[in-house]
Amino acid sequence: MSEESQVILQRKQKAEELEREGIALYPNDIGNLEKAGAIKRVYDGYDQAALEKVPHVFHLAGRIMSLRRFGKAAFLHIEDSTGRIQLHVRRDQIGPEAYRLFKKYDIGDIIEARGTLFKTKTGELTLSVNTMRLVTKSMRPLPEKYHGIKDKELRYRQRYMDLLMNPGVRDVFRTRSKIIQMMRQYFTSNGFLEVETPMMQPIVGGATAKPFATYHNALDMNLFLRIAPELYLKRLLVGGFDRVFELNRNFRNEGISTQHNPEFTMLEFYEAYANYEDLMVRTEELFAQIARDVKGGHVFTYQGQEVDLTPPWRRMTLEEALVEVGGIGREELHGDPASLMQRLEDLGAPVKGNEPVGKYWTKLFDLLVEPRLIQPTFITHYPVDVSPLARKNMKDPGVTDRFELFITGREIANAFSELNDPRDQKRRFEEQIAKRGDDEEIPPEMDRDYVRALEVGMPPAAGEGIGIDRVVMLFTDSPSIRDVILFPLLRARGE
RNA sequence: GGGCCGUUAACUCAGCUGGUAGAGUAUCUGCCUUUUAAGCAGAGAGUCACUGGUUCGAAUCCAGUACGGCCCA
Repeated sequence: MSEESQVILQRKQKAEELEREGIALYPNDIGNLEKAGAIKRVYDGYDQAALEKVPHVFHLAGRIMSLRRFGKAAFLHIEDSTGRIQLHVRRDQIGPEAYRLFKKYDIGDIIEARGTLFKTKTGELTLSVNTMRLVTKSMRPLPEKYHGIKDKELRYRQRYMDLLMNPGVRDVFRTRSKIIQMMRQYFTSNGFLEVETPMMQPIVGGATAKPFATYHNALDMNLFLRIAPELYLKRLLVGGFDRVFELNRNFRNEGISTQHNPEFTMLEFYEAYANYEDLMVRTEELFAQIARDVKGGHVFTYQGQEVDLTPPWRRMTLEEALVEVGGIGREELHGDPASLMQRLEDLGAPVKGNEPVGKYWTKLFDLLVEPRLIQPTFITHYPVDVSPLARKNMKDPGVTDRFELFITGREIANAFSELNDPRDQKRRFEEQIAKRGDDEEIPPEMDRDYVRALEVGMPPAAGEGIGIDRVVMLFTDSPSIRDVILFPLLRARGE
């Protein structure tokens, strides 16, 4: 008849019993605490005799993660943000009244304890408790202590449980934070200015993807959540900032997979008077540094595969990759597009006839080459018709000065020397608009102000976007993007 | 959007060809002052995801729906 389980009801009753006795269930006057991790670091090496000479009374707080009661005594482990430590509670030491209250404590409660250190028979550093107090009463039981919480849906929907129960999950997010910090450090120390540009944009631009639409009441204005910050960042180059970067969320209204979350984190950086080859060097430097700090070296494994990030990395043109890795003949690539269309059809990825040949190349690349690029590889010389914001190559105007970076069979970064000729840019926008697919709900629109900015004059520059979630996956050996995003998007669940 | 798989106690999972629900952990009671997946004895705990169908009888078979996972687009 109740929606709540017996266990939860029992816990709420216990809490009320404690409250009736005048015990605060949620006090907040704890004071300075020592941390389990630090205590263990210092005293783990001490033997019993040495610990007896330490007169200090330690003050700790943490969540009860395990509890073994023995009538008039008990062992429990509490966990704080730095680790677990064992507590020994004895009735003859804390007194019968305190012990009676202690019997109402449950696994999951947060408690405060003071006491001295000793070593158990098995050699575990343990706090012998003098006094203890309830700090936060837990009304819900923790999941099974040995298996933790395995159900992926529960793990993502109740991430707090996942973080609490599953070893390693907190480390993934600590590593994520560290990687982001290192990236900020790398760019700021190289003279890049961190900026914030609009996430709500009146015109969709900077990438090809479906946007989320929203609306501003007071201005009676349609807005889109950005799919990329690119066009705003390049306006800043026009404005005189030579080196800028932005590290923040993008939003794409598309499918969800182990590689895609509708909101994801992207680093974009732009550097005036540099070209895409300079950015390859930066990218190698940055990743090698992260690998050293996070992995202890350039060589490590991702999902069982060995990855070696020692610079310099392999470079291939898109054409070379299609020929050498994809096994497509050079003549076929440059011959009748019908043959490439047929190949795509055979691969189960049919294309519409109105698409440019460059699109066939990149689609074939995605299917035949990308999954095989395990070691870091820069693919360069992308066709102009799939690179609307990139500068044309001076020698071969059919391709752009652009690269994409692949590691473990996945696209990690995309970069190019920026197109800064306003006439060329305007033409490319016009072509994009003319060639738009009829199925697109939000038709591309000319960003006239961006063209105007280029007319003012943008210095020659190069820019790059790095998918942070995928970088974190790589360095934390995570198979799914949901493992590196704290609260991945899931369907709403009726309760 | 398509294919395959999953959903059983708070958690981790059994439950075969249809016969009316099980274990471990957690919880409760008793014993227990060096345990650590503590131990021993006992107890309680379920809308078998949901809706419909087949059947004398459905956790089990069928269909649909919801949510999730993996793969593909």
